[in-house]
Amino acid sequence: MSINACYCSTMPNSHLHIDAKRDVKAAIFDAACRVIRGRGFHQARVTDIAREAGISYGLVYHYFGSKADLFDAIFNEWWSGLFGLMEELEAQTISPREKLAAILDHFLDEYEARPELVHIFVTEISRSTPNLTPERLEFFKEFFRRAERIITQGQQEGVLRKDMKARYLTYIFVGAMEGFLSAMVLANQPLKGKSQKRNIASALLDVFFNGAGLMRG
Amino acid sequence: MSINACYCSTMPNSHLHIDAKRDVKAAIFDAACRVIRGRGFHQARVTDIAREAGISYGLVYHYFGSKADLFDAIFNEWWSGLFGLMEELEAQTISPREKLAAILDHFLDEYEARPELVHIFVTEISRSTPNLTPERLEFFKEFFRRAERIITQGQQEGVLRKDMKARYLTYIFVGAMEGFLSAMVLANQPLKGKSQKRNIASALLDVFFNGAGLMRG
Amino acid sequence: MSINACYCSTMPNSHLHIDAKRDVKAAIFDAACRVIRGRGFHQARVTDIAREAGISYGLVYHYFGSKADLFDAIFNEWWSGLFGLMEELEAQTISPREKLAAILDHFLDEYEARPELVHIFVTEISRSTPNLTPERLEFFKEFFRRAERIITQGQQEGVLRKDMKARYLTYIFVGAMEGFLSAMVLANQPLKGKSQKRNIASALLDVFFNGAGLMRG
Amino acid sequence: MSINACYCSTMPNSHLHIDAKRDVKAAIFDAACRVIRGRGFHQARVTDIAREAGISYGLVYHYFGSKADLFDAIFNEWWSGLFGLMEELEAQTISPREKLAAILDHFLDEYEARPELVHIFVTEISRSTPNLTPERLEFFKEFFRRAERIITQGQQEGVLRKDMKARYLTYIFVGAMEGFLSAMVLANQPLKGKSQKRNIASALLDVFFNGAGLMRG
DNA sequence: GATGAATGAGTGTTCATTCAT
DNA sequence: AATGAATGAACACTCATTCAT
Repeated sequence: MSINACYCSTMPNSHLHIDAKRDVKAAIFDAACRVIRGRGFHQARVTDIAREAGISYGLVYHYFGSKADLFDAIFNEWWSGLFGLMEELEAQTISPREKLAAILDHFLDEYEARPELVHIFVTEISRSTPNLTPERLEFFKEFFRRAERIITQGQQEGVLRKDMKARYLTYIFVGAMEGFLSAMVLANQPLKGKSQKRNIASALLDVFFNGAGLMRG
Repeated sequence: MSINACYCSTMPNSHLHIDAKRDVKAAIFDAACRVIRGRGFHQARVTDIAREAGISYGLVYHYFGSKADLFDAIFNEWWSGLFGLMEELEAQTISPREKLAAILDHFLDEYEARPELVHIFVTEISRSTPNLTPERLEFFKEFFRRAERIITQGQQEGVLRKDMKARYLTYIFVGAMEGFLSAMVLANQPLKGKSQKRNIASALLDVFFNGAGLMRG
Repeated sequence: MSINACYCSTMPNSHLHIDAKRDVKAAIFDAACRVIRGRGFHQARVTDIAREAGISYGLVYHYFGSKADLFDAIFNEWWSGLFGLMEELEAQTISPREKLAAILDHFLDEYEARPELVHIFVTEISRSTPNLTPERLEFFKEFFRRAERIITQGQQEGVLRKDMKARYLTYIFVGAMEGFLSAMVLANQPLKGKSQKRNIASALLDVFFNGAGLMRG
Repeated sequence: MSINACYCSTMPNSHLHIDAKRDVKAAIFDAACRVIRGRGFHQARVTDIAREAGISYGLVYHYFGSKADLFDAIFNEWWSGLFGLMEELEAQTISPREKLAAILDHFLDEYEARPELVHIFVTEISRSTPNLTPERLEFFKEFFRRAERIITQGQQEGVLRKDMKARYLTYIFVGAMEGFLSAMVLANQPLKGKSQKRNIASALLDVFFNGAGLMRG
């Protein structure tokens, strides 16, 4: 599975309408993120994206073969970032807790830097039935497989409970992380500042490892 | 906010005489659930729903004013079930843990009994941008408010940590529950049997209260 | 090869706009013939066809799945008529000259009765590169094969010269017939009355069998 | 009617110094012939032609004002060749049969030397409704007028039957010639070698003058 | 001369909704 | 109640043409 494709950089870019030629593609990409965030992929019209990007209708098709290709670009942008990190983590010799923390940080950093991308991940990539073709679903399964490997490592190293299936622990950790983010996305709560990110990350990790209860059951 | 509207129950009809009208409506409702589960709301065509229900095209409009009304019916079916339970829980004098367990059981029971409905909740109700009008979003906020009330109660009763915002704990618990379910839904894993449900429910509760770690931090 | 499909009757129909329900398809078919005759298949817009038929845009798609299907219907209408005749002829024990005469009459009768259909045959079916998919080309080859069988029969019965390939004689006869018609079509000359048809048919047959020259070479 | 316009000859350039401009134009012309042969004029995209010619997109518009101009160039290339011959023939004092033979040879020679051009004549020039504007149709009528003059001459000189309209005989001869070629074009049969050309030409002339029948009617 | 990015009008197709029967 | 023919607005995509460089 080719997971590293990165169609298009979305570097911060405050002058969208006076981009040099080479950045038009990025401008379209960013505009697409904003429009799709607001209306969902299927309701996003190519007209809207072109207008948002400040370019003509046909130019979208000059840079992206189709509306679906635009979605694929966003899709790949998300996954390539996440899998890039996870590959790095696998090569490192850090504790499972640090690995989970790194993944958590990645989600939160992305949400701060590119809220549209995370919004789209949460609403269009992660859950939308018509968007989730079997091929795309594979990315998810791969994500869960890799996360489960970390959890299993934790069980083997004696830092995570062995009386629960690694699969369940994975669902719980990933679900909590993604569900937490999703709640913020839906409530339209932006994420700003290091301290807020640190709070959320440590809350999630703390509860996952130590529990939210005061008395051990 | 009128939260108890129930367009169309699929429970066995309690009026003992045959109520054909209600049966046809229920058949359409069920067919809609199946079709929307498979294709997503916006990709589901009225034609498909009618064919799936075994009735004619126009009859859908006889029982449901529009495609959007059909979605509202599903939407309300889900929320009325959940809010019905939560209202009951608020009236009872049981521990927060038991309340969270009851909510968890509700999600799992529904997933076992009506997987389409939960699938639609996870993909179309809970996340789909174009479906989430401000009005519908209110149901979500209400759900979180009520869940947070239980969490807060737990903090006040000394069973949940007070060093974390109730809001965060709520996001973590609800996120984990919904994220767990979502992972099952996407992996197309059915839920069958009491023991599996008990395992999942106790895993989620256990980790939430006691943590997944073996050593206290 | 299924050659007998006949999508749609084009019985003469002078009240196009007040047809009974079952004739709407025929009205669209006829309108399509007129529009395609005038502008060619690729330049014919579905809008034009709908307006010409006096019905709404979408109804075209209710009766024909696509613009291409409309063309297929016309295509099949032409070939089913021609192959229907040729199958009859093959079953009969008449002379090759009579068979060729019957084919000739068929072309001329069709041109008189349904000039649009013949116009489309001449311009869109018989010659248009983009319309002539390999599959459609098969119909042509089949037509030539059957015509050649008649020519070969003539050679065997001693009424046609054997010093020329049957293939060449076939090309000459069919080419002359189709080319003659094509010249009339392009010159926009209608064909009216039995005597004109008889003149043309006998001229073609006479020249083919006896030559146009006064002195034998 | 200006019938001799020749946008772009592909004959080897007679100006001995290198005329790059003319070469590029000829390359575009030839590429257009190949592409239009394969896809038809309306389906041929300027992109395809540029790529086939190995030059950039915009350069096509540097040499030809528009796609329609390109077609006009091909159109004129065909007709100027044919009318050039026919003008020569009119000036000569040869028999009608020799004149018809010369025209026939011209068609066959062209088909051998430039099959694309003849293919386009047969499919796009000679029959395509949307291409045949009234102005372009005039070329056809002129061609038939000139052919008919030869036929009439033949009738007056006593070598062709007078019991048939010259118009009909013209349609038959031209139709047979064009229809024969068309059958070869559609069957994708190339024409190679003098003997094959001689066979076809003599077959057509022989049948036209003497008939294909063995017994005089 | 040469390039190819940029434009936008045009068109096939879909599908929710209406309504006569 | 039940049917499905009829409507037409909406939208993705194509591609000839222009023009700044």
